[in-house]
Amino acid sequence: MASSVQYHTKNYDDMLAFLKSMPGKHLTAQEICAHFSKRKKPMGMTTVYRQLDRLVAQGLVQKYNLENGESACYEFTGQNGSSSDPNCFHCKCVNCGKLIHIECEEIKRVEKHILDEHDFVVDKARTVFYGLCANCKNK
Amino acid sequence: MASSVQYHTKNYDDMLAFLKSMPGKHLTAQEICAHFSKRKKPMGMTTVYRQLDRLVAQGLVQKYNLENGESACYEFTGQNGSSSDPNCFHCKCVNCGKLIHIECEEIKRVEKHILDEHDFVVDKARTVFYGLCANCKNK
DNA sequence: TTGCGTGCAAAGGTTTTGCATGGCA
DNA sequence: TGCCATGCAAAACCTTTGCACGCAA
Repeated sequence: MASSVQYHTKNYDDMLAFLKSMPGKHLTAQEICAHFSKRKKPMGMTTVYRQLDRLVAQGLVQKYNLENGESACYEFTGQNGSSSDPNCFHCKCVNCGKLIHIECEEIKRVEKHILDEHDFVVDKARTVFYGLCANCKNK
Repeated sequence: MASSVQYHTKNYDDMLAFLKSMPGKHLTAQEICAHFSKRKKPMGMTTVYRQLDRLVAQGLVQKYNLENGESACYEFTGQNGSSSDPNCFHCKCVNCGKLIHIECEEIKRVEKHILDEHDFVVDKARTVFYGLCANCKNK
């Protein structure tokens, strides 16, 4: 399915380069579009979405669905998808929006537990813990 | 803020009773609206959303934001908010959309671990593990 | 030349808001 | 009687799709 040839375009390069230059940042389609609107030749919203879909399909970019009604966020995650950061989960502060990467044995064990006991394969790249960060919980 | 008096209405009672009668079920605003359209006097979409907002604010109902573009889901969780289901997390299959409740000690420990070691308070109600369910992972 | 990439406009869907009316207290 | 609740329509938003034109190979 979808075996059509993909052309190599300037938009593709620029999009990938931009996302790569913002490691750990979660960008909305709008923010990305705004960035490119400062270029000589802006990138249309439609193209932004289509490029992002492609990058997600290729495993180079991760899509996060945050609060409903808000727009989805995109982040460059690596050359080869999930294998680049095998034990990394994310925590997002619902108050300030801060995103924290966590990587430790405990998390690894939970993943194994959910698989063994609940028969469910967790996709770490898609999973985000929501809550309050150190700063915000003390308010 | 929002200190206005709340009236006690039939819609409020019916909505709460309906959600209570579906424990563990995740219902969209549309499904709820459809249910009440079979009543003598249907409940408008606007009212459904407003009642749900109220119930969420009161802590009786939990709102889940799943995939973007899909509608949010609502679930009755208890008289006193999160304390009724203290160790419950959710797993959503990204393939078939199935939502699984998991509740066990292991999860409880992770929550504590993230708090102790990473200084982050996890909001279980907002957090969803994405991955593949038993059926879909064997394809 | 072929067929994917692009952009505009329009459609699709969910959720919110404005406003006049109805119902609780 | 006062004020919140309701419902209809319309708006606001994010995202997708149709279609004609542009551009890579």
